[in-house]
Parts: sequence; C-alpha cells; structure tokens
Amino acid sequence: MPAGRPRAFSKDDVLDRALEVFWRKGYEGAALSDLTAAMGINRPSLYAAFGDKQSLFRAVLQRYVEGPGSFVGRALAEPSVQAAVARLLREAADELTAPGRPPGCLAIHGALACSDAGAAAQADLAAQRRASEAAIRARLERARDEGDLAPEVDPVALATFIATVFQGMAVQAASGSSRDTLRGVAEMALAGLRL
Amino acid sequence: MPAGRPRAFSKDDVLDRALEVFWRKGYEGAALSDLTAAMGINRPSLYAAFGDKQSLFRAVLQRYVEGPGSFVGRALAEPSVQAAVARLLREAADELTAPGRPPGCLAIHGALACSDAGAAAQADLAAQRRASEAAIRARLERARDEGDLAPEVDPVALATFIATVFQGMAVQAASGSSRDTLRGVAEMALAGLRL
DNA sequence: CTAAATCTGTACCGTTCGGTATAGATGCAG
DNA sequence: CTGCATCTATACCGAACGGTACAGATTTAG
Repeated sequence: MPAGRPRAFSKDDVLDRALEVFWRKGYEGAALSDLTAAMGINRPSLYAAFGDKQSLFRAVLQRYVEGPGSFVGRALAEPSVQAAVARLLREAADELTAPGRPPGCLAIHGALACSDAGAAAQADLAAQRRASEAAIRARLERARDEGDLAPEVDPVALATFIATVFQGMAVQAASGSSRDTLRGVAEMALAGLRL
Repeated sequence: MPAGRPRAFSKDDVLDRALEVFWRKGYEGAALSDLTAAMGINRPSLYAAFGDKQSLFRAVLQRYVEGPGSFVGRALAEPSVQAAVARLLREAADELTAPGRPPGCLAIHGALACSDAGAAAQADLAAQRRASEAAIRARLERARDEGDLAPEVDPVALATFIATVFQGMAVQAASGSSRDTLRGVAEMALAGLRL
C-alpha cells in the first residue's frame, strides 16, 4: 500500500457510474459536472485518478468492452460457427435492450459525429468497432479452415455484413426499438444467411 | 416584395452550407461559430432568418430529406418490389459514400447520443427514421396487396430489417467504409431476402 | 424626399465548458 | 509524535457556448 491518504472510492465503481453517463449522452454530451455528479466524487479526484476527460473515456470504454460488451466473445466461442453467429445476433437483441442499462451500444453511438474536440474519442470507438468485426472475421476464417463453413463463403464480406446488422440493431435500440423487434431482425438476418 | 432592406443571401444556399456542418459534426458538435463561418453570414442574420439553433436544424433536416435523402422515395417508386428494395440498398451504398459530401446519414448520426440540450434534435431524427421505415413498410404492403410479395412475408418485420441494414450501413460509412464494402453488404442482404 | 421596415455588423450578455491552483484533511513510515 | 505523501474540497481560471441589444446601412411605400 502506498504512503499517503488512501482513495475514498473504488476506481471500478466510479468507472461504472461514468460508463452509464457516457453511454447515455455520448462523449461530448457528457459534461464533467454530469460525470462527477454521477460518480459521487469531486473534479480534482477524477483528474488525479483518471487524467483528463479523454483518458477517462478510454478507461470507460475498456470497462465497457470487458463488461457489457463481453457477450460478443462468449458468443463467438460457440463450437459451431452457425451457433456462434446465431447466438451473437440473438444475444445482441437482448443486450442492446437490457433493462436497467442505457439502450444501444456505447461503441456505436458514443461519438459517431462530434466536434474536433471529440475526434480522439471518435477514433477510439471506430477502432473498437473494427476490432469487433475482426473478431467475427477471425471466427469465420477458423470455421472455414475447420470445414465448418462452405468454401464459397467470403469470411471478410460475411463478417462485415454481420457487423453491419449489429450496428443497425444498435441504432434501432437507441431509437427505442424493443427486444422483440430486434429479435425479429436477428432472425431475418440468420434466415438469409442459412449457414 | 416586403419593405425594408433585402436579405443579402439565399436561404437555400446557406441552408446547404449549414447542412454540411451538421452532417459532419452532428447537432451538438456544430457550434454556432462553425455554422455562421460556413454559411458566410453573421449571427443575428442567422437568428432573424431561421430562429434558434434547433429551428435551423429542423430546416436543415427537411432540406436534407428533400435533397440528399430523396433517393429513398425514388427507389421505392420502382414498379416491382424486388427492384425497389434492391435499388434502395444499392443506391444507399453510393449515397452514403458519395464523394464531395460527408459520409454517412445525417438522420442517423446527427444526434444519436447527446446531452439534454439536444433532446429535441434527437427526437426529430428518430421521427425521421421512423418515417423512412414507414415508407418502406407502406411499399411492402402495397406489394403484398398487388400480389408482388409472397403472402407469408411480414411487411412490418421486413421493413424493419431493411431499415436496420440501412442504418448499419450508415454507421459503417461514417466509420470510413468504402462504397464497394457497402455494396457487398447490400448484395448479401438482398441475397438473403430472395424476394 | 421622408418615414417605416428590414437586414447587417459589432460588441456584448450570462452560462457552461474542460481543467487547475491551493489549502486542509487523512493516512503510512520512522 | 513528526514528517511526508496522497487524497479531498472549495474556489477559481480562460475559453467557448448559445443567444441578443443596439446602431448603422439599405431598401420600399407613400
């Protein structure tokens, strides 16, 4: 334990509070006063613990990926590629509309369009979306190597399609679409894929 | 012609300039100084001609729908529903990545997540998205009535699916995806629909 | 040519933004 | 108990925000 007065809050706890604010209002829409109010700490404590707003957002994004966004990795770990993709899209409908959380996906609507001040956050989220799409692609390529995917299927194009449907579902969720509506979208996409 | 000094600019011209700014930065990311600089007019002129920022955004949105967004209506006017949907998604790939314009769709990323000050713009865009989806649904229902659509197809669910794919494509475009990539998404969606 | 009406430009309003200096409180090491 | 390191809290900073008052310029109506 380092010398000096110990921190009076848990970093993870206040990060979760900050996540809720960024999730609901986006990077630029979340003011520092919103953040400190929700986190229950003062401004200098925030800066001492996390650095500036941009660094806080990075930390929040990482926590988002490892927390609410972790279902993606679990879905892709399904043994068959058919089950993996189906679980991914079906659980997306649940996760994007989970009660008690903001609707939609932080990585998608957290900073889609913003001023120059938000360009870094915008780039962070775009990179995260690319990473998720790359994870889907890697899973499809593995399936192709294992003979679990028809050889005429293009893993790159299919991964982009799946990611695109997911992103559209996130927009729908942010607009208030219900879980059942998103489930319907997922089923229609899966029916078309007929993996 | 009304008495008094005439306006020194064309409302439509400066609306197009404002559209570019809102499209690129979103409602909240577009500062009044950005807008007046791009429009080439002073702040009081803006307020006299359009009212406050929110009213300007409404006017810009309407011009967007009637201008860059008008391809949706034209695509849906195709005689066969198969051609209508195919043209809608294929032209979306072109329009969302058209050179010389901001990538993506104002109605989708213009105000997805924002502070309380942007709630009205957020609601306007959500309503616009619902209207577009309703237009697709109406076209599908017409096709069903005309026998142009298999009776087991649910127009509501299919319209939601098409709108969702479109919204996902807009997110991809805003992240820098190319026209060809979006074309691939459109083709994969159409192949799955096999209308 | 005068009067009324409208637009333009400057300069400013109060508020909120992200970020920080500084002082007091609270802990550990010796 | 003393010294020091770290955290908390108040109060503040300059800059940018959306919005407007006011004076001068420019037009039509009479």
